[in-house]
Amino acid sequence: MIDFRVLKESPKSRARLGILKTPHGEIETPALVGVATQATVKTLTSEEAREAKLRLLICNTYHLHLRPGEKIVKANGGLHKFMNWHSGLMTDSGGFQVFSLGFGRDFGLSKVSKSGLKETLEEGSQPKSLKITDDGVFFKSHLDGREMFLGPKESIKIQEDLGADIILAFDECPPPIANREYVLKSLERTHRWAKECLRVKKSKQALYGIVQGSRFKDLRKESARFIDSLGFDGYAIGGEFGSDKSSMVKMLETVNAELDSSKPRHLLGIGYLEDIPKIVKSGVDTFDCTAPTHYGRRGITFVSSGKLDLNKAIFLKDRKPIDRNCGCPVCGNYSRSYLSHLIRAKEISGLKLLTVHNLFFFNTLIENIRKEIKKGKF
RNA sequence: GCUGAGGUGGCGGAGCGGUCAAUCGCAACAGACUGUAAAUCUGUCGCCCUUGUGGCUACGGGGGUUCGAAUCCCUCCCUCAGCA
Repeated sequence: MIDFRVLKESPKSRARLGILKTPHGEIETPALVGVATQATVKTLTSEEAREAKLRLLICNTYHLHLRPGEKIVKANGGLHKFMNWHSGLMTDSGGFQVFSLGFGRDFGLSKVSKSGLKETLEEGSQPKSLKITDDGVFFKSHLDGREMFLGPKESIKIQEDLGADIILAFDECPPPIANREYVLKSLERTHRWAKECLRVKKSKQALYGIVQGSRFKDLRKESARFIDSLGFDGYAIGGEFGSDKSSMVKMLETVNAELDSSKPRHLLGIGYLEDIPKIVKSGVDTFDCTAPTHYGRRGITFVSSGKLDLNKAIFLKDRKPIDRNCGCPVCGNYSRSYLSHLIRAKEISGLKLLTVHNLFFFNTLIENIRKEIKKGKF
């Protein structure tokens, strides 16, 4: 089980400072959750993930079920032992893959709305390589094409075998091009599945319910109320919120206002550097995002003034650290010049070094936000 | 000096009479990436402009054959390999 304490609520916003106690240590919130889909933060060892100030990771049910399979993980004593990660762990339910391997793949979409997208996807539409039913989803494995069924029961069972501290209800992440009817139907399913997840869970793991509703305020509100009424240990907020950032923040405030303030709230898959202050101010406690790791592997690194693309030849002549004010081991020891060389030469150590810096940089920003909340200034 | 093989855009390398400003790869440049099918993907990449079924200059140099040449012929220059 987990225990969540709100230590301080901001007088200036909905931001809150908290402590999330898990059987594997305490996490100060607000916190970034490191994405470790395949039981690793890509390019890092678990020790390095800790050095990058991560205290909570999220692994993935769909991916780990296909490879290596939850039985292997269980035989290794569960995910914590398997990956030698002795801090907090969550597992995502596979609900995101309903989108990313379904309509996301079909239309080349990201889950976040882009302006200009049309709501063309109607209720009843099915993606090419999976089939969404009222009981769950038939996937075609992206690895070998074999059929695999994941529903609330299956997802929870797998997540129990994986053994993370926090597990998530199985949901459907609706695509940003879905029309209102599609979202409505999808939401009904997600809600039904939420109840089913609670019903079938036998373990003592904390289970978060997932709020959906896409960019429709009334549906988001309804979803938050419904999920709140079921008695989950915490909440996750999924899907997208409309094409501009201000609508995202308003939506998050709307949702958070409906949720039990004594329970933790996790925002799924959102967390660009510039988003972080806003989402914290909306009352989110934890959030995960692939940006720091993903961008790092592309040679893009974060600094106070924005981003640097170390693929660009200009950085070969730049002997400064990535960020002068960063206290990470990479900035302490390596120049932009060297890192740019590694990235351009496609040396794998470059990917690791940028991943470490990016995560450390994000986490330092959040650490500072926590200090500000503590001082009542945020 | 002889014999053989070659000289194509920043580089490597296709093309071997029209559909060629020239396949492709690399490099370069630009863009994308938010619960990770991702050490990935997309675009530009001779010069000019009013950006177009637009103009110009181009496949080592020069000359020729042809309606038409990167592609055929002559000649010169250069590179590589082998032999003197």
